[in-house]
Amino acid sequence: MSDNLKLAELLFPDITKTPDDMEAQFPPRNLKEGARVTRLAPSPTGFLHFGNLFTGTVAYRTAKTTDGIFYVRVEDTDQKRKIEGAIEVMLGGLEAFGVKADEGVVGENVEKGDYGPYYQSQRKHIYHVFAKDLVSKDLAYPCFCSAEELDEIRAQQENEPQKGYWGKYAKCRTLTLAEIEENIKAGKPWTLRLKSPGNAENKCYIDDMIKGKIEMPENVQDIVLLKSDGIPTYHFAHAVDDHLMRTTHVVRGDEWMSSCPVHLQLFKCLGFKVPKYAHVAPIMKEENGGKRKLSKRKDPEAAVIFYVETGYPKESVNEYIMTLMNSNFEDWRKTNKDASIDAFPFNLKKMSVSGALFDMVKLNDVSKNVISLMNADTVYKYTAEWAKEYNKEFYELLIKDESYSKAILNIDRDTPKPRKDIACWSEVKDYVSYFFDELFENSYEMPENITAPMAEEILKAYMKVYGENDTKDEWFQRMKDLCEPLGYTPNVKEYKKNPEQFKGHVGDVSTVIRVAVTGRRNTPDLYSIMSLLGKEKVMERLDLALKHFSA
RNA sequence: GGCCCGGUGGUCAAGCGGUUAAGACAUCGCCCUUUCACGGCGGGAACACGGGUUCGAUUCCCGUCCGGGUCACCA
Repeated sequence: MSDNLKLAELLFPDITKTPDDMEAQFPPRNLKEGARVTRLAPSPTGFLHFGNLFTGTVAYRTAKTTDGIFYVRVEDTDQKRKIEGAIEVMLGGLEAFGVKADEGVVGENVEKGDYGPYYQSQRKHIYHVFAKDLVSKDLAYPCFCSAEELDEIRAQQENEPQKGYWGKYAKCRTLTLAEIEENIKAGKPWTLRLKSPGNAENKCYIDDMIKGKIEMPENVQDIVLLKSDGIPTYHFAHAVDDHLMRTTHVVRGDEWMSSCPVHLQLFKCLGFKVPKYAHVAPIMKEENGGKRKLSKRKDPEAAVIFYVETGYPKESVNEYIMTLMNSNFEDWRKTNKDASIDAFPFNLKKMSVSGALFDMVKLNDVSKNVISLMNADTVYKYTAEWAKEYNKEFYELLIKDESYSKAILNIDRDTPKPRKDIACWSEVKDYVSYFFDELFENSYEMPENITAPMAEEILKAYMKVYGENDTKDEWFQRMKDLCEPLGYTPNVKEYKKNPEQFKGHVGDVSTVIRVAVTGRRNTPDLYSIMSLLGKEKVMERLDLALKHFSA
């Protein structure tokens, strides 16, 4: 038996399976031509970053547009980071915005699919099969260096452009079998390192789906494959998992770009076919003129839960993400107003190479459009669902009289040019507040050109003529009829021509009524509002206003 | 510092050798209008800089500057 084989047995005595067994156990998938298999591989930190959602959406769309498979694999190889309940939080956030796994981890400790387990912490034996194989092929070796020794090496390398564990710095690379046996017998902890066959003089090439063709020096680092607890590092797990799970397209953040040479080499050493890569740029945030990544600590919008709590519809967030993913999405949307987002021909190659600034204003605009297209029933349903969770008091008010609430939400909605003033459900309360006595407040703030006596005069006159069963035309006619006797003109154009001849125009008259009834200067159609409120409430508010202005 | 990547209006971005340098958001003006919103029309506003290559560069090459990423027994 060669030394390599002996070493492999020494290091992994319990491993009897071979890479071929693994290949047989996880055969290539039987999918139609061109179907892409993608994945999202979050660490279970319990915090779902907007970037995760973004990258996840890219992976998800990539699979969906090709009738492929999208799966979730949990990268829980760092035991220090593990947090209870994290999976539920992350999966929940993903699903809330339409990223649903076909396969893999689909719930806390719930897995689906034939390529599992999908928790990396449960795949130790699989990694060890390949680790053993690498050792037997003289492509990996145990390293007994302690953290202190590693620090020492780093200290020596101050003027060395190529840092790290490589070449002459890789002390354990040249250990003899006897020395290794001795160390193991002495119970020294070890990591397994790659015996990198690379040469920094050589180039390696990556053809990234998003970034394009890139050239980098070959990897020379003897990177750690297995940590001293036997759990793989990201690099090793990535190679083994994505190969065995038959991932065709690795979609991940572009912070991984620089480790591509390592990954390419690893795939080669393991005899795996290299998958396609798509490195997506991070979403940025503006900060005093500069850009930085959306920060978990500083930016509330970095957390996906923020959108749930604020009440952005799933559709809005999806649409916004789409505009960031493929800039032709908005054009497509314009001509396909009612089409499902699934019908959009998403294209990885149209992704932006550099990170886009997160734009809340744009999100709001997108969301207003989305919501404006919903009917009142839908808006009601979503608002109620949101309020039930995040604003109980408002929820009670909203459901007290469902048809009343729906009627409110239907004002100016069921028209060819619907209003666009709701961007998220948490805004609805304020939008409808004056319809509920419990929320109604009035500070009677009039435009500057309307004095209290003027308001008083208009209110008095209006109260005499208000008709509760008027049609809209009749209602407005009354408003106009009020004008002339009081020195206003019903004709806005006329007023503009000779402003000095009038106290104001019909707009001013209706503003007085509007403020009295709603407490606001700007509202949707006043007639609709007053009809919904009903005579009793209207008169009550007019009366209150009159008292205010005559005081 | 080494290695990568990027730099088109305030933002997202098309264009990739010859364009009046699209479009969207934001902003401003006008029109519509009982307010606001919607809608319509219009305005301001950009190829980081310096060298090449070329008849011609936003587009290609080099350099500078500026941003970003990465150099762990983290992912």
